[in-house]
Amino acid sequence: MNTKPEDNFPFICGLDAALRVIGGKWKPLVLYFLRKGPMRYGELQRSVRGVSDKVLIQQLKELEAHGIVLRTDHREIPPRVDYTLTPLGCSLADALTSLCGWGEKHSATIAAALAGREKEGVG
Amino acid sequence: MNTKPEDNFPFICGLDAALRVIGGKWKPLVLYFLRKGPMRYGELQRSVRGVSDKVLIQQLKELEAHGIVLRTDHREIPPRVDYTLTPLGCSLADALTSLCGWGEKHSATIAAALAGREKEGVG
DNA sequence: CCGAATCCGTGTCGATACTG
DNA sequence: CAGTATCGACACGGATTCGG
Repeated sequence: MNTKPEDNFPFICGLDAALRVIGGKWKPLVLYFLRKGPMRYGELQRSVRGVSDKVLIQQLKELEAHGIVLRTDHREIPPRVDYTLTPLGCSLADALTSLCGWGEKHSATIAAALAGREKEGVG
Repeated sequence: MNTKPEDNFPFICGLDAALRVIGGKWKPLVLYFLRKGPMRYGELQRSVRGVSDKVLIQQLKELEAHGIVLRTDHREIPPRVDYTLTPLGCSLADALTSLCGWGEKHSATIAAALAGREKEGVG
């Protein structure tokens, strides 16, 4: 078994390592919304529009197992579960902000490209 | 209706928009390696270890259709194809650097978490 | 919040056109 | 036969939909 950090680096690069954590289809969005503060499960599902409850829970569990989010079950009726970013998850969400800014800045271009790239002179 | 940004924003947020472009499993890695300069297809496939030729070509085509990379077929024998980042792709690759840095910084923690999180005192 | 059926993205293998 | 870039059929795993 490998115990040394050098041996525990089966990644191509830092980006590859990060992708192992946010590799899920919706994980980056979860990080993004959780960045503003703790959220209940339902709140999260409504925010990340398009995700199914099954997958959201699944990816939430993975993020929890990877030490990115913290799940708090208040054991109440009706069920009340909060999800919060750990310090590690917070730093990860912070690393996503530049990507978020890029998406905002080029949203029109991206939308045009996704639509079929018929014309790019939208500005 | 001249395609105002508000109309061309079918995204939840900027991060959502960015994910439409780098949504593929290997696209971020492609951006990362292409960031250093033009690369031939074979070079790219050897760099992004783990990706199959079929999927790499597929995602390369999508990136090209989205205006992120530029495909240059030299029409030579043997086949010679170069892939380069467009200015847009270059800015996208730049937005990924913070994520890359995060992965490098926490690579040991990530590796431990992926291994099952048995212990985190690897340092 | 979990399970079964289904669809889509991805991985594996094989095939193609042409040169050395 | 070996190498380069690309595509096709098939199978697996992840993601969505529906049902409990």
